[in-house]
Amino acid sequence: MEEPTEYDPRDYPPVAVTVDVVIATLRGGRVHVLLVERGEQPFRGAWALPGGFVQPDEDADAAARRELVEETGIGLATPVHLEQLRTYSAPQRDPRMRVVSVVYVALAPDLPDPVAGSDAVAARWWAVDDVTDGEIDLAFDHAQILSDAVERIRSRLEYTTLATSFLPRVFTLGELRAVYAAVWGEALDLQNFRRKVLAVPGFVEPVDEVRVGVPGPRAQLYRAGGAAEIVPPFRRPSRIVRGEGSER
Amino acid sequence: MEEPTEYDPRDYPPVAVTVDVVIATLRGGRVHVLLVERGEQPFRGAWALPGGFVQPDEDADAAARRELVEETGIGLATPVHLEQLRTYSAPQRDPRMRVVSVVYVALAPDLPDPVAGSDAVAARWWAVDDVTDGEIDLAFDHAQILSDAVERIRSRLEYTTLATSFLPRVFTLGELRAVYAAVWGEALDLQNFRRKVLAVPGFVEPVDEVRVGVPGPRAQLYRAGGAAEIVPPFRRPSRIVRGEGSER
DNA sequence: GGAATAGTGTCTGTAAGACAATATACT
DNA sequence: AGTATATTGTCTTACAGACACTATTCC
Repeated sequence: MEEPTEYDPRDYPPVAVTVDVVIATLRGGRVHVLLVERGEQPFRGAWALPGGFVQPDEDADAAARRELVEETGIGLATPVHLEQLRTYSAPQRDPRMRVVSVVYVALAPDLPDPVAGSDAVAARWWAVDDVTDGEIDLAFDHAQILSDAVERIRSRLEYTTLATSFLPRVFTLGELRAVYAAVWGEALDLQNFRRKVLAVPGFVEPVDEVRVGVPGPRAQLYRAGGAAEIVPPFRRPSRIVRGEGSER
Repeated sequence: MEEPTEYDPRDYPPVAVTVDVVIATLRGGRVHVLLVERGEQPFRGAWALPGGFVQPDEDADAAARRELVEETGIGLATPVHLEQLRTYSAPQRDPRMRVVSVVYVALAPDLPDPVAGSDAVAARWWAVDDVTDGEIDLAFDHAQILSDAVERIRSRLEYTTLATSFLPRVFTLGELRAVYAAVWGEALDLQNFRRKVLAVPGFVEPVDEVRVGVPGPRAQLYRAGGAAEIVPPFRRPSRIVRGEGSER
């Protein structure tokens, strides 16, 4: 049995692999993402997604989870949805050297304001529509990444029950509906939303509590159920373009 | 304005970035993928997905397209759907060194038998269910990758018009239905399938030809339309598990 | 003739969209 | 009182699933 040969470093192109994480949460009814202000060149003063090198002993998932914990200060036990978005690899995306970045999307309940890391001047939550409206400058190809991430989140809410990831452990159906309104930018019909959510087995499960302290009747509280998928999926109102001419 | 500083190679962990491509096609009503037999350690004699290093002047998309062309011999102009699946980065997935692989999925019409490359003993099409039934050994983590790729293809046929990517330029609705049957492992109702496909604007467009040479009436031929998405999506019969108890 | 496929058609139940009405609790 | 929200309910239309039938061409 031959031993696997070691690679000579000259055999493969020099490259660094990083992870970047789009950490999304809901604050005041709007989708926010965590951005850090760059303190060094290139793109000094611009805002960037939190990220860093993938270390030798971890895979990209672990690196992303580590960045998430470092930047937000949440405990490792906090259940935050984290999924790979895609990998960005344009040769000149970082002017310093070849950097391939594996990008993740995290969905979290409302989180406290972040503490600035050592390598960043500042870190704060930005409303995504403020960012995409060009209110701030994003470093590298992070504008494209953020755009892809938002589209991923929007589509995830169609096919999966991940809207609950934006909410605390228990929530009302009105709060769940508000998640959809925030992410899709349009409110779904109140009654139809209730009917649809309750018709999906395992989307939500009632708990023995009610919401108090807000106007209106005591709202039944729910927690996330075991189901991951919504079949058939929800329809995004803004997507009801449908080509108009369904010529028959 | 400061110049971007160069990185010292000792600042970032040594890693190689490769692409692997799951090239899928339909042969004899079954989904096939292209695999190459490894001629060297590790995994000598096992089968692997075609792949290679991402070169300094190309991004991962270009590298995947290059591998696709090299392995299949198709022209660069041939319209083959190619999309990124995800990135695999377990630290020990390649025993020789740290290798992060960006994996792509390609969907192609029936292609000729491949020519063995210089680095591979042999290359051939394998039916995916033969592979997943453990009929052959797959190198590295390619069994997991193949499984993920097949799931991606199955779900793509629900939400997108990519089934046409498995067919030549013109095709009949019966052939399109056969694509769904091959990928999903179950045939859809003939009449309902016709109705649904024709109801989606831009899924297929009739051309001024008919299919001859097969039993049955002259079948109208179609070509792929401009639409990319199917809204509302098709439902996979095998997914109609739906939790049974939709308690009301 | 037999087999396979294309094309047209019908019936029915369910789900989605639109909208109404009422009750409750905060300010 | 006014306002905001929760909850139950109705009506109508569209679509999905199931199934029937005929016609055409190859073997």
